[in-house]
Amino acid sequence: MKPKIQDVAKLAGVSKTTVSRVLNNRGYISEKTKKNVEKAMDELNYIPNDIARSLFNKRTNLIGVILPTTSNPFFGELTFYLENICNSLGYKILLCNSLNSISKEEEYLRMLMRNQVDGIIVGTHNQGILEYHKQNLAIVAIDRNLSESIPVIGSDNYAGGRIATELLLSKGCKCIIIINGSALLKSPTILRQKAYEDIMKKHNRPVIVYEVINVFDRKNQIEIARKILDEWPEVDGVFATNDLFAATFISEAKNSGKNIPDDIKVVGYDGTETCQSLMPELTTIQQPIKLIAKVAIDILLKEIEGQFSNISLKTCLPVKLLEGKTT
Amino acid sequence: MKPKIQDVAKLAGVSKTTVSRVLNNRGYISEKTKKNVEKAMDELNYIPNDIARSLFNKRTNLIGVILPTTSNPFFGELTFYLENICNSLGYKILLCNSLNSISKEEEYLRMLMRNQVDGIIVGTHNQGILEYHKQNLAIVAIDRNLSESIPVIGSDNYAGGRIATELLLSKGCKCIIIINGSALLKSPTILRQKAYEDIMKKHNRPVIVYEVINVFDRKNQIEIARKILDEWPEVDGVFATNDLFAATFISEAKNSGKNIPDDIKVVGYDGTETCQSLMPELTTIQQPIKLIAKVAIDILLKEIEGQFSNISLKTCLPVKLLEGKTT
DNA sequence: CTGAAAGCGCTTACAG
DNA sequence: CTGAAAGCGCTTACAG
Repeated sequence: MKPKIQDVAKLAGVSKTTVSRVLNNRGYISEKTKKNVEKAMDELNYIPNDIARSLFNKRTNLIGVILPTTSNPFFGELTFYLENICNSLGYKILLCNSLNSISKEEEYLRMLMRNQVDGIIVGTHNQGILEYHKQNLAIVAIDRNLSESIPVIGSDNYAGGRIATELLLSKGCKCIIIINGSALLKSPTILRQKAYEDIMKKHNRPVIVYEVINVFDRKNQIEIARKILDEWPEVDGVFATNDLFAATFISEAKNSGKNIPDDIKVVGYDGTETCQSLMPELTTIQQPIKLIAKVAIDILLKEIEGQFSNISLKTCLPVKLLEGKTT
Repeated sequence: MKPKIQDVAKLAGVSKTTVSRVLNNRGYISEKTKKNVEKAMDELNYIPNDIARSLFNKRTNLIGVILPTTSNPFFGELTFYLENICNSLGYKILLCNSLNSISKEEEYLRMLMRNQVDGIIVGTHNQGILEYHKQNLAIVAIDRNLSESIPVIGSDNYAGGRIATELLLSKGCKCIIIINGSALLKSPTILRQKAYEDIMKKHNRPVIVYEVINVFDRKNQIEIARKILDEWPEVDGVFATNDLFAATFISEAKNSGKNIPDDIKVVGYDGTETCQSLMPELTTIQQPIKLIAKVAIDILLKEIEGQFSNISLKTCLPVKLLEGKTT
């Protein structure tokens, strides 16, 4: 059996209270007693049971992270930073990949609540979450508008869309198409499209929008790419709202004999490390992933500490153009 | 305050015991009482506290996952499958990104033990883990040999290395170089290199090995790629033991005026979904990531259930050649 | 400086 | 079919 605090107490010849004090470094304790207790802990290989501590403290130091899938490089990198920063602050991550399924998201939420997480970071469209937030649960959203009262952290989607569109225009593109994720998942990323539309209208160019319904399904991405190439032989510019869409489009365009960037110029979005390794030639709008993670955690911790006053409900971080060889 | 079982009991006019029985669907209960209790739960919006349950049950349904980083597409996808399969079986994932740091790994291990995880899935070289395994903790390793007694799940590294090397030879390459991760991290993936060496020797070709020390550092990857191009102008084949190494090498080779595959043929390793999207042209050895996750969890659950007899200590799953345009 | 007691929110023998 | 009591492994007032 695992040793418990009682075993340590007995071996050290003190009470549980004293052992607990040594463990938590709280209250007055003589050096000698402390040494004795520590020796007993070592001898028994004692590991405190955080479940028991959590039950008493009503604090688990557990943070739930709900996002579509760590398979996607943007979320894979975001997860890494979230976990690493949390870890450095003494928090642990309970990971949930919802794949944007509403029923899964609700199930995950219930699971997180049962596990008494101190807070939740959401990167999905979880509507059910509202209910919990009203019950005082600390929540932040990454690039998703969930409600008026839930802080959103994201990068400047409108600026990103503007920069991408203007770049294509400045390179002389006449027929620029945007490939976006499903509009059903309404999120601030729609601003990328809004910017595209505004700029195009300003320049009296046609607005042409294609949507990938199953965002994480490569087949669907390929389908859309082919559809565009088929329906718009004159296309000479593509703004893809994530790098995977861009890559798939480029690949299909090349297959159909197009030259990138001579025939068609393409800009992606996200600019993950993975994409920089696998496709360094892609021109893209880079999001500050690490910074997004950092700010999200800062705000979440404020909420956890009960500082609801001092919280900004909207944080918009800067994006950066990475110009490669596809424009 | 959150409602607890006592509140539900009071509202339903029964004892805590009865509420608990409804919650766990255990023991005999009249339909009427059950309905009453369920109504009370609904009314109070009662959510059971799994921390308290875990304390009593000595079972948390928590599984610790320690791996280098979800930023890497292989581990990002592996994490997704691990989490998703665990979730479908009622287990939750506590995520740890160690970045291969030994001190972090030890810290994470202690954290997982304090949190009373039911088992651990390791994808790192955690030596300290041995100690815990001896103490009866359920553990499986993904492609890492940690000890005689810890089951290893992985894909057929030797076959992968053989297939890659033979492919390059069959395409007429004379000077084939392998780019591998640091040998310091000794793992079964060294078999990829062993296969390369065996085949090359069999064909009386020189064995040329380059190592990326900081596996996840793109700068280091670039450095090695340049070094190879500089030191071996006659290189006409490269076997990179992961796709990011392959991609970086290809990019540097192109920068220095080489044509892929005419001048140099390149085979990668892993074949993640992300890589198939971002770099579909890459020839690579694909690992069955989902299957690895599934088998790892199967075995871990057996250990958790105490079935140590029936467990295979070594599982070697098949790899698959994805032939693209870089060979 | 140290300890006995109560309690965190559950569950499970045991008794009825 | 239902409930009172004990206990999971901790922590913290409170008393000394």
